[in-house]
Amino acid sequence: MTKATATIRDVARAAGVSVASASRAMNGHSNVTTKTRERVEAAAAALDYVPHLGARSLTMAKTNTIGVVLPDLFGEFFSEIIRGIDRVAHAGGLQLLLANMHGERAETAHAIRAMRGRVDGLLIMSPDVDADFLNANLPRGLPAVVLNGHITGVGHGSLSIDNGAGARAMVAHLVARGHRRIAHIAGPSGNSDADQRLAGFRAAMAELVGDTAPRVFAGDFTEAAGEAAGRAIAADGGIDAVFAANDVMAVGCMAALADAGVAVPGDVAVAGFDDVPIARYVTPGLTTMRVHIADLGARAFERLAALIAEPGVATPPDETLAPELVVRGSA
Amino acid sequence: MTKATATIRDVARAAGVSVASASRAMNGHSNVTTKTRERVEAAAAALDYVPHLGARSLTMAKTNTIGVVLPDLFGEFFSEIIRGIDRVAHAGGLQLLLANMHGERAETAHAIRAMRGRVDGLLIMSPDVDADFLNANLPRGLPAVVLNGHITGVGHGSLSIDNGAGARAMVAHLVARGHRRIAHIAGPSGNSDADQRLAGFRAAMAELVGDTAPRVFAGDFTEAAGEAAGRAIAADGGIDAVFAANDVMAVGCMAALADAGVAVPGDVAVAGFDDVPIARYVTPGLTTMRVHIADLGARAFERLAALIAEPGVATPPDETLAPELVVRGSA
DNA sequence: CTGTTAGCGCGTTCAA
DNA sequence: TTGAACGCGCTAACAG
Repeated sequence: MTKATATIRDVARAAGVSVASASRAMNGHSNVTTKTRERVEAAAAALDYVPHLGARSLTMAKTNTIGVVLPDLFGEFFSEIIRGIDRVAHAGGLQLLLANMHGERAETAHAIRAMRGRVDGLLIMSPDVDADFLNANLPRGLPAVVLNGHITGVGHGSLSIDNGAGARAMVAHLVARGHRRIAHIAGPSGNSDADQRLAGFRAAMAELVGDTAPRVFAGDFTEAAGEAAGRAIAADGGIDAVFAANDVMAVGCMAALADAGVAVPGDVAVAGFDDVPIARYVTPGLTTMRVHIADLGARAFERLAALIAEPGVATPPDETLAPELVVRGSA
Repeated sequence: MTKATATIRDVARAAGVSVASASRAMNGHSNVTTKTRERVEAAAAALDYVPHLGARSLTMAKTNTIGVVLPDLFGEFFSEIIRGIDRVAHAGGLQLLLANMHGERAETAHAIRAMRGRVDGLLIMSPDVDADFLNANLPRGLPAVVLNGHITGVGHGSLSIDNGAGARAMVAHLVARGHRRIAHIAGPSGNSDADQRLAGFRAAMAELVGDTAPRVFAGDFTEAAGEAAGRAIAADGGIDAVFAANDVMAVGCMAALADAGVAVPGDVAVAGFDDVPIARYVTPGLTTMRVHIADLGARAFERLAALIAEPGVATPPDETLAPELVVRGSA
């Protein structure tokens, strides 16, 4: 029979002091005799004592954990944003409780509620989340920061990528290179990044090229979608540049173009969005809009930490991160 | 002043029943009058009650959460393994508490101890972890499954990729294609996957080619490392095939080769390991050993769940997942 | 079927 | 400086 982990009471008993003294000694309070502290520490070491953080959280009404609710992201975007959040959280000694969503609205609501009592705040990225949804499902008083969404109210904040400006900058770049017959490969409808990039593309095409009905291929942010669009573009022949809503689709598109014997950027220029690490290693290097994904996560965490530290503060204005044009060989 | 979230006592009071009845009603116990249940549910809805899971965990001595300790992984390997774990955990209604390590041994120990009282079991992937380390730092009685490590003892299990067989299969493939002057780009020393792939490569080269001192480039699993090796290989001129310890380095290497005007696979064949999603979209498609990363995570979770459900069971033998050769255009 | 009591493991008043 | 008592929010055992 394996002996269960010792509790603070076992430590106190072994040290011959009260649990209160044991607690004080182990938490480094000053009002403890050196002798008492030593006895407690010796007892703790002997018993291999490990504090029960769940219990501690209950008494202190603080969990030192933040909940992260993300959609079912694929590939490097997911790992990069987690890395960014973790980098800052780790420095502050906070843990991350993760919830991956698979798109169901009710499921997201459930996940948010299920975090009550386990986290000090929430970082949420989900197309389902708007102000009403949050008010209906967020446990009262729990701070939350929404990524790529707009939210107001005390204890809430939001942060997003300036997708419109990014799309416009990319179209301007393609136009400057002499392209006019520019198509777009869209991301999944309903995803706010995807929708904003598409809208930005259309607006820029209308303004800079005078094309009010540019060609748009449906996509879902996966390589396969990019590949399908690439095949269609190769067959079409009338398009001289493609702007994909993310890098992953741009890469899939380039692969299909290469298969079809279409030269990039000679016959068709290809551009993406995000600047995932792989973008610079494909051949030719992918021209894209750089989003500092990890920084987005880190910055969101910082906003949340501020909300937790200073509850009841009024919502600061939305923060927007501007993406940056990175020109490589593909466009 | 924002009103804090209601507790079960508030619900009980509003419904005019005891907390015990409220608890029973909300948890769907059978011994409750329909009328009582309705009153409780109405009160809960009116007060917007959300249960405090931290408190519930304390009483039930069950957290419905598992801790995931991972090294500082980059790119798709990280997201894939989390996806695999989450897929199964989510189905079982479990949450994931994440800890990213940055390589310090003491830090890993701290992270493991910090999970006490917050999780029902641990999934650990770290080069620092061996049997002694785990015995010294794992809270007594906490089940744990180690990925890519070997562990024994009651309540522990391990799971790993058969890197040796994978490396051998790849060398055999390259040899069958007529290559003899084969180099390896190694992963970070100390990483068990990297070390095993390197050892497997050396053993296979000795056996199949009779080369007991094949060329090995140091690397760290990043694109940059692959790129550096690729430049060296282009300059060298005496190598006709490269086997990189992971796909990311293989892609970096291909980019450098292309820059230097070296044809792939004409002048130098390139192969990787992992089969990350991007592998099939680079040009030419990357020949690699497919590791079902998400399945590895999912399977590890299942092992852990079994350990949690049936504590005190003897350690089953290590499980090993065999990678599979995927031939594309690069080798 | 329901209410009362006890306790999960811990930090923290409040006296002594 | 120390210890006893209380409470965090919840569920389980035990009477009624």
